[in-house]
Amino acid sequence: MRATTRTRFTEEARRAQIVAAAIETIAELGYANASFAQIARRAGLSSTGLISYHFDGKGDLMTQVAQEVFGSIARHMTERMAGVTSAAQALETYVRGNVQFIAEHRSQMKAVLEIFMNGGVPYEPGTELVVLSPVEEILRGGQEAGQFRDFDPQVLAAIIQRSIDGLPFMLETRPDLDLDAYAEELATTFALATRRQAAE
Amino acid sequence: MRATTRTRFTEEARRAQIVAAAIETIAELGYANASFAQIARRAGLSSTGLISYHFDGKGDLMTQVAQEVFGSIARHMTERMAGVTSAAQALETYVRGNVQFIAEHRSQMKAVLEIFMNGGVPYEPGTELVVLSPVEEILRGGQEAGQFRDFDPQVLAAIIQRSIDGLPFMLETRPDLDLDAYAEELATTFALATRRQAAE
Amino acid sequence: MRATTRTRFTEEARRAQIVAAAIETIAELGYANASFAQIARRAGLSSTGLISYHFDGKGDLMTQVAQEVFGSIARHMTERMAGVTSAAQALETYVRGNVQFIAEHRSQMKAVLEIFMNGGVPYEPGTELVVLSPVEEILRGGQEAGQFRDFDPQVLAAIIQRSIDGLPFMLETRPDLDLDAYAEELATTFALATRRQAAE
Amino acid sequence: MRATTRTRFTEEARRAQIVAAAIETIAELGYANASFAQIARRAGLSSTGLISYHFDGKGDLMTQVAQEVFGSIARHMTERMAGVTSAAQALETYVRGNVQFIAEHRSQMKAVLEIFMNGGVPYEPGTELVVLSPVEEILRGGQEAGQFRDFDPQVLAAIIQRSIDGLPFMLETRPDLDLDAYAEELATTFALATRRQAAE
DNA sequence: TATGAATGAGCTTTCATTCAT
DNA sequence: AATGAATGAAAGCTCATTCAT
Repeated sequence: MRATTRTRFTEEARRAQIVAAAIETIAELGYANASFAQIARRAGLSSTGLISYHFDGKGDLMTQVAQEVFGSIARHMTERMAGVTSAAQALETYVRGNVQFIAEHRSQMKAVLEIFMNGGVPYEPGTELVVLSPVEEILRGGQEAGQFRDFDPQVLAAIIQRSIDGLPFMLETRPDLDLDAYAEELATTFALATRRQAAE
Repeated sequence: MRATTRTRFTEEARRAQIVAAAIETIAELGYANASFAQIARRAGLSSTGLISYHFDGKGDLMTQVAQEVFGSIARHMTERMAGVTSAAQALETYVRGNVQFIAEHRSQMKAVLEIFMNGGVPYEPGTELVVLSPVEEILRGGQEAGQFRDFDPQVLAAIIQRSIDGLPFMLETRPDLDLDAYAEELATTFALATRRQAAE
Repeated sequence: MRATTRTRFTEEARRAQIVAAAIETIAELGYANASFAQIARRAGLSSTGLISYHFDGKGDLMTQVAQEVFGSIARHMTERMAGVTSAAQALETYVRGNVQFIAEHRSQMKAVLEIFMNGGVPYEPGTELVVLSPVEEILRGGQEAGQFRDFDPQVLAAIIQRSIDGLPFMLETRPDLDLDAYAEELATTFALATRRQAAE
Repeated sequence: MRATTRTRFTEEARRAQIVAAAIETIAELGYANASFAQIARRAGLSSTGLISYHFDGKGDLMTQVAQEVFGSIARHMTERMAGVTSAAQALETYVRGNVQFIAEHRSQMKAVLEIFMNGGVPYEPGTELVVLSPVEEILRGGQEAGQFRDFDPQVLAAIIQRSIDGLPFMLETRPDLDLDAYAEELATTFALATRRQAAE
C-alpha cells in the first residue's frame, strides 16, 4: 500500500516537474523552440523519452501546462472575487486581479499564451479547456441589473480579455512598466466604456 | 479560368504566386506548420527548392508576405484617413477602416499576425517594417488638442490595437460575426473611453 | 564472427563504429562524396540522424577521425623513436616508421589526408590538432649538432613530409608497390640531401 | 563562312572565359565550394545553364581547366628546356622552371591541384590527361648516361614532383616566401640526392 | 547563342517517439 | 520508473542539369 502511494506521488512529482520545465522553456525560447530536448535539459532529465513516457505526446503536455496555469489563475481569482457586490466592482476586481496575477507569474502567462497562439493544445470535442470568459458573464449581469449601458457583451468581453492577455507582450517591450498604473488605466478605460451614460 | 497550361512564369509572377500560397498556407495551418513543402504544394510547385530559388530563405519570404499585406493596409487606410479633421473622427475612422480591411482580407491578416506572433520576420537594423502604431499618435494629438481625457497613450493604443488585431481570431470562432456591428461597438467603446469627461 | 544480432551499442562503441565507417567512406569515395548517407550505409545505420545524434556536426566527426588516426600514428612513432641518438638516425627512423604505418593503415591515412586537403577540420583557437612537424625539429637539431649541412629546415621538412604524405596516393596508382624499397629509397635520398658535404 | 568563323570564335571565347572564371573560383573558394553558381557569377553570366550548355557537365569543365593549365606549363617549360644538355642541368632547369611558373600563376596551380585532389577530372580510358612526368624521363636518362646514381626513377620522380606541387600550399601559409631561395633549395637538394656518389 | 525558370535529387540537422534494458 | 540508443520523417537549402523561349 505504502509503495503504491509513494510511487503515485513520485509519478505526479515527475509530471509536475516536467510541466514546470516546459513552462520555463516556452517562456524562454518560445513555443517553436520548446523541443522535448530543451525541456528535458531544463528538467534535469537524462532522456526525452521520459517525457513521452509520462505524457501522451506533445499535445498532452501542452494541455497539462495550460490546465496548470488556468488552475492557478482560477484559484487566484476566486479568492479575490469573493465579496464583490456590484457589476462595476466585479469588472474592476477582475481586471486588477488578472493584472496582478500576470505580474507575479510572467513565465506561466507567457507560456500559456504561446501555446494558444500556436495551437499547441489539440482540440478534443467535449474537452473544453477554457470556460467561457467570466468577463462576459460579469458584463451580462451588469446589463441585466441596469448598471451597464447597452453593448454586445461578447464583443466587449473580447476587448477586455485581449487587453489583459496583451500585458505579457507589453512587458517584453517595456519590462519596467508600472503595473499598478497599467491596472488603473485598464480599470478606468473599461469603467468609462461600460457605465450607463448620462444622456441615456 | 485558372489555366492548367504549363505556363512559364515570369520571376515577379512566381514570387507573387508563392507569396499568395504562403499567406494561404499560414492562414490555414498556422505559422508553425507552414513549411516550404506545404507552401509548394499549394502553389503547385514541383519542388521546395523553387521557393529557395526565388526567396533568400524563409525569413525573406515571410518579410515579403508581411510587406505585401502592410502595403495593402497602408493604401487602404491612407485613402480613408484623408479628410479627417478631429482626433475623435480620426480614431473612429482608424477603427472602422481597419475592421473593414480585415473583413475583406481575412487570410492576409491572419497570416501576418501569425508571422509576427512567431517572430517570423528577421530583424535587420534600419529596416523598420512597421511604423509605430498610428493610434498612439492619434491619441496623443487628441490630448494635446484638449479633445481627449488624460490617459497613458501607449497603454490605450495597445488596448485599441489589440482589439483590432483580435478580430481575425474572433472570426475563426464566429465566422458569421456582424462586422458592421463589431466596428460600431469598437468605435463607441473607444469614443467613451477617450472623450473628455463632464466631471473633469 | 560479425554478429548480425541487433545488439545494442554503447555510446562509445557506436562512435568508434561511425568513425571507422567514415574512414572507410572517405578513403573509398573521397572527402567530397563522403556524405552522412554514405557513411550511414557503410555503418549499417538506419538513419543519418544517428550520426548527428552521436557527433556534433560533420566537422566534429571529421575531427574525431583525424584525432583517431593521429593518435595511432603518435603511438606508433613514439615507440620507434625511443632509442634514437643521432639526427641522421632520427630522420631515417622517422621516414621508415611513417612508411610502415601508412603501409599498414592505408585507408586511415588516405582519409586523414583527404580531410586536411579539404579543410574538413574546423579550426578552433587553442585546439591545435597537429603538432608542428617533428621533421623540422630533427633537421634543426642535426644542423645545430653539426651533423647536417646548411639548408632551410622548413623547406626541407616540407619536402620530406610531402614525400611521406604522397605515399597513399602512390599506392592507389601502384597498389603492389614494394614498400620496403620505397622506404629505403626515401631514407637514402634524404640522407644524401642532408649530410655534411665533403667539399664543404 | 564569315558568320561561322565569328560564331566559332565567340564560342571559344565563351569557353575560355568560363574556364578562367572557374580557375578564379576554385583558387578562391576551393574545389568543394566552386559551384556553377559561383563560377557564373565571376564570369558575369546570367545563368548557370550556360555552363552546362558549353561544357558536357562539371567533369568536362574541370578537364578543360586542367588542360588549359597544363598547356601553359608545357609551353613555359618547353621554352626553358630547349638548350639543355646534361641530365643534371635538365633536372635543375625543370625544378627552377616549375617554381617560376607556379610563382607567376598561383591561382592556376592552386585550381588544378584542387581539382586533382578532389578527383574532379573523370577518368576516361584512353584519355590520359597528364603525360608521364617528364621528371622520370630526365632521371632515367641521367642514369643511363651514367650521370646519376642508382635509384628507382619512379619513386624519386614522385618525390620531386610532390615537392614542386607542394609550393602552392606553402605559399598559402607563407605568402612572402622567397621563391628564388626555395628554388635554390630544391635544386641543391635533388642535385645531392641524384648525383653519383664518390664512394660508388 | 543565351536566358532564366524549373526540376529533382541530394545535403545536414532536428524532432517526437519507440523500445530494449 | 528510468535510461539512452535508435528510428524515420520532416525540415530548409544547394546543387547540376534541363528546357522552353
